[in-house]
Amino acid sequence: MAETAGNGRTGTKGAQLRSYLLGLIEGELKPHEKLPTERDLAETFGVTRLTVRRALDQLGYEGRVYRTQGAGTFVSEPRIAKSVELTSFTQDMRARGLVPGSLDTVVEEIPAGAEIGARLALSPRDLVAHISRVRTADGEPMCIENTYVPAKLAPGLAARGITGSLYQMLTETYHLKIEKAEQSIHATVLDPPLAKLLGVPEFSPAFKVLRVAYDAKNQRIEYAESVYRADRYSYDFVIFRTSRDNTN
Amino acid sequence: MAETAGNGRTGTKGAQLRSYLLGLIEGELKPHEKLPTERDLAETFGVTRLTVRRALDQLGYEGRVYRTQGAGTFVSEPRIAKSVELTSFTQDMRARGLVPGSLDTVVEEIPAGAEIGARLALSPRDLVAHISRVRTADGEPMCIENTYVPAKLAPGLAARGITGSLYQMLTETYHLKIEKAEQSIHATVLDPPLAKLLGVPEFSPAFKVLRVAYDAKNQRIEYAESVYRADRYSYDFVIFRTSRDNTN
DNA sequence: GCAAGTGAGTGGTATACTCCAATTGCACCA
DNA sequence: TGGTGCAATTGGAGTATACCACTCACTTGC
Repeated sequence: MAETAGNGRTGTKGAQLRSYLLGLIEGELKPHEKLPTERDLAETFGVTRLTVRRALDQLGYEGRVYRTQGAGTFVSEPRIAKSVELTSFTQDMRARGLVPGSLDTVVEEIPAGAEIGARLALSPRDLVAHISRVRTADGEPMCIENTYVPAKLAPGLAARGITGSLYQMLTETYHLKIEKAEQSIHATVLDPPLAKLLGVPEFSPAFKVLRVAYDAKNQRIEYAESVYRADRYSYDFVIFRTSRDNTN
Repeated sequence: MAETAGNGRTGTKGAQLRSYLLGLIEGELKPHEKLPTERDLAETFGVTRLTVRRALDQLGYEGRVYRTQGAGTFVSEPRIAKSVELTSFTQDMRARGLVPGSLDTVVEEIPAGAEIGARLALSPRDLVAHISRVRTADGEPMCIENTYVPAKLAPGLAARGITGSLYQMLTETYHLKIEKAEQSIHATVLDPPLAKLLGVPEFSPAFKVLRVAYDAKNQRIEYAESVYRADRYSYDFVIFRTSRDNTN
């Protein structure tokens, strides 16, 4: 049952290869160093070049490597947190080497109401579990999070309460695996009560993030509204030109 | 074989297929309607299923379709601007149905200096073309943009001046095609002079966006610092869980 | 010495085929 | 009538192979 440890030989060959390549990137190789060629990787791992390509393409999307036809595949400069990946606050902080925590956690079961209902595609009268908490990193407030999960997907969640990672609980207790999310990021300023919760001056800049998360079956699992301190947070990512758009 | 009529027969088969599928998505099909099966598409276009899959996967990444094993591929709800794509301000506004413009355009050639030099991997003494302008949408200020391009990549740019799209000029005059960019988004508030330029109250919230753009050969083409009005701008995108990370 | 040319090696695109895993609808049975 | 189980269908993962386009280091010729 336990999810077969971290970077080992989990799942598909592609995933194994990915783990190996991530090891190379984060361990042995330095930025701008060349990875083995696709053909070499294919041979040493006993897989097709296509399988290797899929893994490398994925890493390219995430900005961890860059590829140049005729030359090779190279490690990117580490610089930026990859916000193109879907992570929970817990994961996110751990990736940054910080210890995640929560303050003032409140869990309650309430009717969805018009707005939350619309976000989660529920009737306004349907019940949702509402988790409200101040998230901390190394003990310092980082963001205010209001999360809503349809009660029928996670029965008893409100009674059970939340200790650590909501995502972990959703996965392990309710077998709800979030695979995709739509996220909308706004800039705002903190009104006095929020500023106080986050321990920053009034009217400090902040991010407001709205997120609707789905599982593999495109079922809505979670709606979250978060407010992040701008002084400790930024969104960094790599974007690509898709194909031949001529329109400049 | 008979070039199945009209649908942009540009470039690779994958690109042609993509054009056709985009036509379907934006034209005939409504959200949540089913696309043809991979096998059907492969047959009717005379390509391999793998080629079809690549095109569909790409559209999946962009959030335009969603796929469910055993069921099919479906059109996503249109909702959100896909900021996962790399676009110029000009393209971006046109995509939103607005007319892009510029105010107070200043183009000058100056030494890069320490910060800009570092961003563009130049010596601080190397010259860069600096373009400063207020970008407008339907005549109203949307953002303040400061762009820097290495002078040696675009000789004479400062003298020539900018009329419309910088990206268009870079492509057509200097054959510099931007393929990738690293972007960092911060939340901030507008100090009085900036607020005045954008025509909003002082200390209004805003996005500050830093961007380093590269061409296909990973050569740095552009560094841009932009400040966007938060009341008229948000970042909306779709993110995916990459693979089976266990760490929740 | 230095520029032009060339060829091996690299990633990019595509074919043709195979098996697996999840979904869904329909036939069948209780 | 109301499940229930099976089979067809669909997307997911992979193998084996071929050829193209671009890069880059090395050779060659001046």
